[in-house]
Amino acid sequence: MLPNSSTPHTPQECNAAMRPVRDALDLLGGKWKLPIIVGLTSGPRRFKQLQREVAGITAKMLSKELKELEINGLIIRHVQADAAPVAVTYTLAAYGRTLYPVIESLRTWGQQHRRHIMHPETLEAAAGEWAAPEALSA
Amino acid sequence: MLPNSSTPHTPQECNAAMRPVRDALDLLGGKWKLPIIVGLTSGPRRFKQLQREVAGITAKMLSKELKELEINGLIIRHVQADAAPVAVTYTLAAYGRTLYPVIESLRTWGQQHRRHIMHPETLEAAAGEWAAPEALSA
DNA sequence: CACACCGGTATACTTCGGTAAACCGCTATC
DNA sequence: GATAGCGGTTTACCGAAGTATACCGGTGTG
Repeated sequence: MLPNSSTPHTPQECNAAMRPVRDALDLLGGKWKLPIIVGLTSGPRRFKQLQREVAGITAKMLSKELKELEINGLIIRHVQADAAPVAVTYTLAAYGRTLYPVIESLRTWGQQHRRHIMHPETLEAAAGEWAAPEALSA
Repeated sequence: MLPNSSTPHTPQECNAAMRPVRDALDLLGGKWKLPIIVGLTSGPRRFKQLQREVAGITAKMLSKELKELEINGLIIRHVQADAAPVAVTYTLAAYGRTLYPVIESLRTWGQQHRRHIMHPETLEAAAGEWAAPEALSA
């Protein structure tokens, strides 16, 4: 349940409650952030390796997204300058793994939504739950 | 924990696992979807009423977002054609309320992320968790 | 020598999300 | 008669997000 869902909200209160949600969405939003994170769940990856794994991402996007993820502490960039062709590896940080419950939550809902779209008969039981519209404070 | 996080992934498997996540993100992404849903948690609202409450949204965006939310069964649009100036009310569907855990999950992580940004000292303990990069399959 | 892999960057382009402002018919109010 | 509210639509525009393609210096492979 959402906190205070039964108490009156001011727009200000609503926005304050929304801010962390928007923070999270800004970090995770876009087409590629989550696929990259998931790609790193099974261990460190190198740039091209990751690009092959994420399937469809361009080098430019991968580079940009990795920078942002690193800035936010979700992944770690490790450079081996000694090796012959300088090797770069990206690792999911422990902090990045704190996202698992969030991803899991999104995934569960998304799966159930697919089922819901396929079988819309369960769409009933959604009307008449609130006071009749006439009772609205105009 | 993410399912199969220890078993090898093919890119195809990864994409299949990501699809529901992207579905959810497509529905919830953007600047306004969540604020609108939250605005409807405390009861039905009329168009202008909602526009005032969401704070900053233009009529066009509100109209567009409401359409999408309705198509996805998250909200219900109710028209009273009989009333003098045709009254329209939007109600959060029962299905829309199934999003609460997801929102809550995002909110919790977002809050903790704010704290994490403020006090980055906890950033340690993130390196050296995987095999040394040399162990990578090139 | 030519070629491919590495880790990206540069440039140019298109598409999308969102903004700003005007406008519509209708009604109620002063 | 003017003004304001309702529930939007229309048009025009902007910047961010994302795509496509070429290119860079380095190395190792045939």
